[in-house]
Amino acid sequence: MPKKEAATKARAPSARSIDVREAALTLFAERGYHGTSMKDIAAALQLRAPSLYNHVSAKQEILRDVMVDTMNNLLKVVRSAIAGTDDTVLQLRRAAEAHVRYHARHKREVRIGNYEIPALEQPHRGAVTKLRREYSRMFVGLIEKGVEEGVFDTRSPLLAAYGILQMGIGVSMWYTPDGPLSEDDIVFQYGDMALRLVGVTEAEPRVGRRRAK
Amino acid sequence: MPKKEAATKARAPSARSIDVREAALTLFAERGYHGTSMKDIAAALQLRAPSLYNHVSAKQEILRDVMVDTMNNLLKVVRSAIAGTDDTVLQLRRAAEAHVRYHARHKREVRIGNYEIPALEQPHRGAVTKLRREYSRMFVGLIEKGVEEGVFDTRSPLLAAYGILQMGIGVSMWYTPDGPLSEDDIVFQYGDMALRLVGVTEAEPRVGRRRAK
DNA sequence: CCTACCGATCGGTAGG
DNA sequence: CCTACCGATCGGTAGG
Repeated sequence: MPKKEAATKARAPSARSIDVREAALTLFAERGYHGTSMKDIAAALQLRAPSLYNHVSAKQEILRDVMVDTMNNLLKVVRSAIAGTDDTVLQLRRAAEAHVRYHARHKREVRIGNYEIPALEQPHRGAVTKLRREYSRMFVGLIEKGVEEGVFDTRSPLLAAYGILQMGIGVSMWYTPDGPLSEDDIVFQYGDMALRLVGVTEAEPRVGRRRAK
Repeated sequence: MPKKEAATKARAPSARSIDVREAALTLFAERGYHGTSMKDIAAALQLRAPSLYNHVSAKQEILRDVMVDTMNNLLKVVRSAIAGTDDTVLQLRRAAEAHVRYHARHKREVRIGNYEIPALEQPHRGAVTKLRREYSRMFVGLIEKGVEEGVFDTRSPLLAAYGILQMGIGVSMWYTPDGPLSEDDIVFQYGDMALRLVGVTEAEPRVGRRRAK
């Protein structure tokens, strides 16, 4: 046990602990939380199940950390995307792009985040659900703003927001880096589709260099 | 055991068997297949777990039947929607409407269908996966046809199809009959959004009476 | 439809 | 990091 770091209360991501969480991430995403046993996780690391408890305190703790961290990260990247401009059309494009890019890059995490809510015990399930509401509210609010400004046209900002979010979630189900479509292709085209959903009629000037990594 | 019906090989949906499957449907949708025990299903019917085996042969069999039937039903309703007209724009609208309506009406079934693929054992998992590919191919093919005809405009029929399908799946996650939006509202607006995704610029004449039940 | 029971597996602990 | 082991629960069967 390294003495260097202050004992930040079970907050030493001890490299080996990261391995365990990494293996769990893959298995939870593939087979589901209840479909994965601690023995499965251990086997992936060529260990016996009891050894895992040197690095994590419980199976449920792994799930909780993944879900809470993932929602916080999503909120962060989308908030920062929106903060980057004050043009509402561009804000929605960038928010949608950030959303879908995160779902392409962190497939396992978001799959768990979307599928395993019932497997997350209280009180954390409530906390995560609250973060999720906050997240979708950002998109709804953005679209409502665009409608008020007259740059968006949609009967229901709520349905449009849900549509945009759900499309992005779908990417986590089929995207693979070796597929025919690159991450940037997908991200950009989903940005287009998001704008189409709210009635932005293309032909908008391609503002900024949005090809970035 | 009723003697009336020919022994159609485990095909007597004996009323009580329907109850069991109904209870399982609700629980699998809420907690997931692995998160639901036979004891849970029995308790919902005020029975003991072993009694269930008079009506179903195994837990896995319930899952298999739900998933196979659901995919076949989806294929059927969308095929029939497409067969109803030969105008490609209208075909896509009606296919999208049928898709989303099914997802609103059969929330539990489609949630299981989308979430529990890994819990379905072979060979049925392969069969269901094949049906799913067939299903999405219908949408992709429809959009490709529209692009060739010049009535749709999209860079990637595949992404557009995935977007449309995924939006509809999302409905099964939040729709409730007592919500502010009626099933018909949602269905019609998703039809609009589907057409927007493929670049149909509104203002299309409202062909046929699409308010039907 | 039940009770009684099966072997297997679960998450987790003890103790080194 | 391991072996040995815990009580609880799993899906399912026997037998009535």
